[in-house]
Amino acid sequence: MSKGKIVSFETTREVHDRCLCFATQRAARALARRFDAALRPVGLTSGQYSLLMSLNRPEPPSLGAVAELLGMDRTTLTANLKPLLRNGWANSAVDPDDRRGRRLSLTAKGRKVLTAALPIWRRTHAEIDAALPPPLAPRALQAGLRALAVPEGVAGR
Amino acid sequence: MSKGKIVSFETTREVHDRCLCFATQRAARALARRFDAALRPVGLTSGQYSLLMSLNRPEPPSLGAVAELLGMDRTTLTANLKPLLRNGWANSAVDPDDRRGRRLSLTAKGRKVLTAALPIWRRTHAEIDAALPPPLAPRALQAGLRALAVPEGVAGR
DNA sequence: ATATCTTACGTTGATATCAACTCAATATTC
DNA sequence: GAATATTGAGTTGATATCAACGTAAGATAT
Repeated sequence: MSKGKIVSFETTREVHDRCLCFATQRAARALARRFDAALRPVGLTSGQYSLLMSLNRPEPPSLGAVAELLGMDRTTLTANLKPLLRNGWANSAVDPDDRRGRRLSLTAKGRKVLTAALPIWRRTHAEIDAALPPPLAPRALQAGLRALAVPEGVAGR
Repeated sequence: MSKGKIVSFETTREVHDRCLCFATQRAARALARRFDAALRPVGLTSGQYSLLMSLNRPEPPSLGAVAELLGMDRTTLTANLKPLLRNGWANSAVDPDDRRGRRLSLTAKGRKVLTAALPIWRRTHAEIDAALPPPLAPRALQAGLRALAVPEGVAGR
């Protein structure tokens, strides 16, 4: 009771009402739980689904490129890749043109899992879209989340 | 090449453009990184800040109540609490009225850390708010995220 | 009062997340 | 061509996340 004032309960309410970081974390947890449950029948988590989906492209991407797309640390991606490689869904091969790098690709088995998961994603996501209150268009939310995901906060840089 | 069709690259683009789960996870990671960096001087992570803040209330809440408020699993909260208890920022005491339960409270030290963190939160959050493109009002985003965080998806059970 | 049920937590095991550090291959500079 | 810088990944250590399982206290039924 010497230096600074104590944070009031009013302030606590303000933080919980306004903090986009907190709101985003909470929504992220809820959505992950929901998709985890929906995708369980095909043996995927929500994160694994997103990761596998981002490997489904004409040219096998590098690890760094995928990490940037997903907005996650490279080392996190390395860790997340392990279960996919272990299950034989994805492949990681040294890039012959630049032996520092690796090229990530889906295996036939991975494509099969992804094919099985797609209708589940469509159904679950349609439910979520449909249940959003009218003024909260899914596309607007998408745009907002995209803005929040910009590296240096939001301002760009 | 017998059973199902292969997921096309077009579909992959559709998923990445529309998936609110993916967009929310990515935004959550970006915001957590940003607040983690901003709060580092006071020794808090973004999650620890939110948790400490939610303990700042007149009546010491139970563990379950806090978990529900934060939208996280009870066992996750137990884990997240450990560093706070270890640092002497929070206290967990058996509820005398119901010895199954526990009451979580801030210590004087915890209040002090929270007081130091508050102006950092205000500054960082103001930056984020200010940088959101005009049509994406922070309050609208808040509402959207709140809707997404409803347990049973969005529809409310 | 005893047996059963429910509630509030904790523990364990698997995965996710990132900062800090290290290593190896390529690129640049001199 | 040797020294330095840059780039692409992996490793380690700390925390976060949740499902599955376990435990103890309170509530209910018989």
